[in-house]
Amino acid sequence: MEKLDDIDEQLLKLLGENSKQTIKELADRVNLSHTPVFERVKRLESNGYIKKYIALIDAEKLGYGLIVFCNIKLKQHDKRIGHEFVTDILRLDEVVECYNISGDFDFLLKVYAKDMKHYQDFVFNKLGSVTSIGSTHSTFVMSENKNTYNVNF
Amino acid sequence: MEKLDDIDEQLLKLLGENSKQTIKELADRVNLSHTPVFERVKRLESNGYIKKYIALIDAEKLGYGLIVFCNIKLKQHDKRIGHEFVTDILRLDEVVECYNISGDFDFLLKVYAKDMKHYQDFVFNKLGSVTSIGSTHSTFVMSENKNTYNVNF
DNA sequence: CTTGAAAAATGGAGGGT
DNA sequence: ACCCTCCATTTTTCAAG
Repeated sequence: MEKLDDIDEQLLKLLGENSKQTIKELADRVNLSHTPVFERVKRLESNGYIKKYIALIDAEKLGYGLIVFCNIKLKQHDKRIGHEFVTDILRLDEVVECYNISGDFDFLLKVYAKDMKHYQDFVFNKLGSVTSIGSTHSTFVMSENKNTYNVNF
Repeated sequence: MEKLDDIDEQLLKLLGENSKQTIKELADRVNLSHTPVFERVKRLESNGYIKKYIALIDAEKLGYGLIVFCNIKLKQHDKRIGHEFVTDILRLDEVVECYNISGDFDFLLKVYAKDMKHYQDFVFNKLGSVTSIGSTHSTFVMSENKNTYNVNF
């Protein structure tokens, strides 16, 4: 896999900010004609630099006004329990992100809930029935000050 | 602002997963013709349910193999210091997300770094020159198990 | 809502420097 | 690897049922 040049990086940045720009618009921004830009974008897609294109949905408008980071400690630390935990977690709609982390806890979840009642129900009923969990610690988000959704390279 | 019906929600889910589907493809999936689907999508865009369309870039392929959650405690807790902190943080490319949180710490940052050396340099030189910071605590991501990028409603 | 159609814009492929 | 041209597809709008 060849390295990216400056133009490729510019295209990734532009598409990472707004993927609805046309090939022609991108071409104008990087001072090329549309053909090479088209080919470069296709190459960035097929080489996996661009993973996919998505719409960003406003969670608050859908009633999901609460973001919580939920730290999880497992009961035991063998591979089977860890795998079991991840499998169970992937099923939960409230969990939008899940990381295996260093430190006092084993996993960090980012959870979207409608309100505190919903979150309480999530912890007691959904996390409560994931048997691999030892303990949890919740950190509530009061405001989101930045989210770029992509690496800033 | 009128409420969304089931079709609107389906469209948001579909576009939140893959925004490259054509209006015709979306229409087939929700069992409608292209005209109402086109109008619904436009309405979801102009009403802000769809915030924007982006390409998801593979950070690892660009050399950013390290994700760190960095907890920050401010020196003082007045409004001016908080605002000063956020302003400084917004400038840092390594910071992809920033949240004002409850608990022992004041802010949680999600940071992308190329490697540990890069992260060390980020903490010492970049965070080190943000004078509003009192203390930091880093949690390193060992693996990302889930990331939906959008609320699962 | 559906079908159908049509104009304008874009995507995508060809040949040439 | 770039540019330009051309055709196919898609977007976007509209009319009629």
